[in-house]
Amino acid sequence: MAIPKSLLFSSSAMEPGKQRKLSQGRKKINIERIENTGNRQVTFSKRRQGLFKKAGELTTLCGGEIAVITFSPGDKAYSFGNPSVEHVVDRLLYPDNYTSPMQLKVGEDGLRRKEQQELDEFQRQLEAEKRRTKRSEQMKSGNKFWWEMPIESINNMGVEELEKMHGALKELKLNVDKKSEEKISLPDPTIRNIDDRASGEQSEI
Amino acid sequence: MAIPKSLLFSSSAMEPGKQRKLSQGRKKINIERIENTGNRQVTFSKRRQGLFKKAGELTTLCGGEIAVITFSPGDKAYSFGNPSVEHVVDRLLYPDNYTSPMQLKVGEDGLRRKEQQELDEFQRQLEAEKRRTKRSEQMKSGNKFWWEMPIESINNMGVEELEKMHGALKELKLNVDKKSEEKISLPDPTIRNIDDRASGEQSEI
DNA sequence: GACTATTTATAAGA
DNA sequence: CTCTTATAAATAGTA
Repeated sequence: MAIPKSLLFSSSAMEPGKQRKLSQGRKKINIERIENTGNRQVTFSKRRQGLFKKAGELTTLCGGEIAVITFSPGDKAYSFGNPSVEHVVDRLLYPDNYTSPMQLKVGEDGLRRKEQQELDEFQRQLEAEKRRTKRSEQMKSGNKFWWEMPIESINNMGVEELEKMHGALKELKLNVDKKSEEKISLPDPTIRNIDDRASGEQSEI
Repeated sequence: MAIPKSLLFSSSAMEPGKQRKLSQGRKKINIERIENTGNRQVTFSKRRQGLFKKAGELTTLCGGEIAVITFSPGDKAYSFGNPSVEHVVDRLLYPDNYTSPMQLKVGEDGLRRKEQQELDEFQRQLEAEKRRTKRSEQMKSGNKFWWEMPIESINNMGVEELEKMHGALKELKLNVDKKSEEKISLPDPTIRNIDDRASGEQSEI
């Protein structure tokens, strides 16, 4: 694999007097945590760039879609996506949206398809993840929006309030779908077309 | 960069009689779509493996977290994650869960922080994505669960039904959080700890 | 899956 | 960050 050192001295045939060997070149490193902080961050930057480049090459060469999401050692988010991170994550979360309707029928035995079960499993994990890391309760001071109200308070709402809530929900296009999962969209769900940029860096290291 | 060919004949010092140069070795390729289908799939496999390996090395060397999600030219999903795809996607979707509460205060001017706005933007895009690819309406035959009901029908529910819905919501721990976004969990949200496997291949090409 | 010549990525240093 | 250099690692084409 490595070229024997004895063969590499051809460079010594360069003009004499010039200092050669300005660096020792790349050294082999073991794949284990880099303890030096500066070095670790430099390596993260370089390798993240390389990784994103490879990800882009993969889709250019082969088609398909890809999303790479990473949090640096300094906890900053970086992402790369083709056609976009949103698209790929959406496809992972809601595969039915990207599956032929013909394939979606529930079997006569009432059992759901394997893919559906896998989706459920993924979402269960996301739920578990969220529950495990929840710090939601103690974080916010006052409720500013109706969707921040605890469920209990819905019970106390009058018909008029419920009407308003209904209207808001409708406006927000809330519609829990067949996948047992849905999100509540934002108050001003400005639709923005996903542009064709392939990568978005969200911050520095 | 390349070692001059003249230096590489050391291998010819091997046992004579053995045929050398069994292949011409790697050729340079342009980064453009590979038209040959078989070749394209082989390249996808090789490069996906390489990419996942690099992703793993990045976290091992530098710490941090990563998720790589890709759909092959044959539309099969592959993913790699450390500590897990779910964790990283969750963190992207709900950064507040991973942010120190101290940092979460809304400024006195009422403006939300940059990070919050970026989150909103990401979720808007996810929403747009979902709307754009919606095939939900025509896909399902009969509504089997209450959460599949159109919003309109909530208006027609009696108090008793609303009570039931409330209880169900509560049981499901539905609690729209301060990020203007939430999910409705599954009927049987079995909590499964995320194991320490770093990659999961979900299917073949 | 394996091989190997070659290209590409990158660790260290300036 | 950027640039260079020497070297390690990935991989295109092949059998």
